[in-house]
Amino acid sequence: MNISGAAKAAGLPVKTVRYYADIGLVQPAARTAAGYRDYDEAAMRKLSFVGRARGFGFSIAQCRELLGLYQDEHRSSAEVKQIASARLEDIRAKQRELQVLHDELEHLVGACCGDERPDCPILDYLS
Amino acid sequence: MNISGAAKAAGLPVKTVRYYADIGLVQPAARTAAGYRDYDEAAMRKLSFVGRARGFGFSIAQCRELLGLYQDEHRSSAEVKQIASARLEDIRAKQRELQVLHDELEHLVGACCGDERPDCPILDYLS
DNA sequence: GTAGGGCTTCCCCTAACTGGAAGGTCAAGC
DNA sequence: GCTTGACCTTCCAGTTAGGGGAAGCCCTAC
Repeated sequence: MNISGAAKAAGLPVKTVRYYADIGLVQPAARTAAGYRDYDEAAMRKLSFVGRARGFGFSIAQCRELLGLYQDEHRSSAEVKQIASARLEDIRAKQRELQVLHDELEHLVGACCGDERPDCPILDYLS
Repeated sequence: MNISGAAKAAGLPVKTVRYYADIGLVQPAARTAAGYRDYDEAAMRKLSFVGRARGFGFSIAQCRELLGLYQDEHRSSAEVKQIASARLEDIRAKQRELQVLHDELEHLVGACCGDERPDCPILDYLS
């Protein structure tokens, strides 16, 4: 399978697939005589795996670890769980942060008349 | 006031203050004979303003707009409110996205034993 | 044989800084 | 007057995870 077929199957842009090959995250199985990247079943499974992991917001480094565990018969689920838990904690931290911002900003927006006059509690708060 | 004084007063890293000057967001009032950036009261107020706006997650472009409105006597609060509302909607969109990820990932992490064995519902889900 | 699309590498661009190197400046201490 | 250390300057490179586009090779269809 050439790169566009692999990309389509994984639901990723071609540029992204090429990038993953460049950084050694998911290498094509081979190159054709003309130098085209050639993806086999296993490579395409890895691409889809990474695509889904990225969808969860795992960093490229975490995807690399997860992919390593995915291919490691002797892995422990504890290792996987630790990475996923770290990501989950990141998400929760971000949620807490956003909640604070949301509440403050919602309050300010609600307090601003939004009319022709220059008086604005939002600017007052920022200054 | 030199750059480190201005940075400290605004609660920003020196590098950031220099960056803001480079991109023309907050210029120092003058340069000393030796070429040092010199911040006056007004410049330091702008720095603090931008620092707070960035704290809300407004982009540099939005900060530039807000700063312009802040200094514009003939502004309408509607203009400010529109920028703030856009940011608020961004925050809400991000929150919705994170909530979905959180719930899915929490479910997966909860389903993973996290022991010595290789079996892992997280990897199963990603593959 | 030629037109079109797809593939390759290569380089620059994004946001908002951060780190570091090389060199000028300033204030304190001897 | 000189040194030392902290500060300042500019400039360059790197960060994340790719995106855009150019120049050039390749493959297939007509």
